[in-house]
Amino acid sequence: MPGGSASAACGVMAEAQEAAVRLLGLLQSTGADPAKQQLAQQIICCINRALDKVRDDVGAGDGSKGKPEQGLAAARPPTEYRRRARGCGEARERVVSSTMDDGYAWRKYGEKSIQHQRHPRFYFRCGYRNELGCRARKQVERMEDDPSLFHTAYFGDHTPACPRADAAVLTSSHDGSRPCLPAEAGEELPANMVEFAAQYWPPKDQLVNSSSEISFASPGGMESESSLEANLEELLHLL
DNA sequence: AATATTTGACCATA
DNA sequence: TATGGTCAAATATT
Repeated sequence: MPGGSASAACGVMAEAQEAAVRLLGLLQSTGADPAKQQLAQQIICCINRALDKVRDDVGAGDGSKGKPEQGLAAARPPTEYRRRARGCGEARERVVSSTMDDGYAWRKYGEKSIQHQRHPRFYFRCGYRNELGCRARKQVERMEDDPSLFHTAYFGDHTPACPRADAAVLTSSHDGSRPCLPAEAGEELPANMVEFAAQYWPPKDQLVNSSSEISFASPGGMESESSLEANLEELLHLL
């Protein structure tokens, strides 16, 4: 059955993707030739596309979930839904802030009114999901007691290559459409970025919270996602 | 024109 | 079945 080998391929490709992302991060942090950075980005992009294809095949492997189609006009094309499970992980970090803007380029993909809550919840994903395969998402809602404050829950990590939106003011991209990476890492990064960068560059930093924000780690365990990371690290040690 | 947001439908989970 | 997370067509914005 091709399904097994396909999912194995998924794992390998995910590894390749992480490695490529690391490479891009390194190239950027050392201020390497933009052409090289672009090349790394292209590699990431290709791996992502391949990953999507393979995941499609895995998902559609056995036509198990065939929805009972009916003659009604195409209310929706026969898209393969590979939506994530509801409990796809506790929020990695929760932040209360007076602004919804955390500097990253987010793209809103949904809004939902929540039971017993006056204000709707907004759903965002990283604006670089397609380009960099970044899986970071966040949910933002106004706080009940003080609607001028926003409660933001973060899911998944940004890629080291994910630029901050406000960095675009300093370094505009050549193709104009998108902001690009801040030239140096001198300025403060959001806490989640610091955490993530620490995974990639061994010297582990202490968590630094910005002044006006209250942040607290989620109570649940967060060790589940790190297995791939561990594999990669192990691999690097062997080389 | 391309690109981002709005919005109701769709779907998985409890 | 109710709830909430995501998709994607329609719409707005650039």
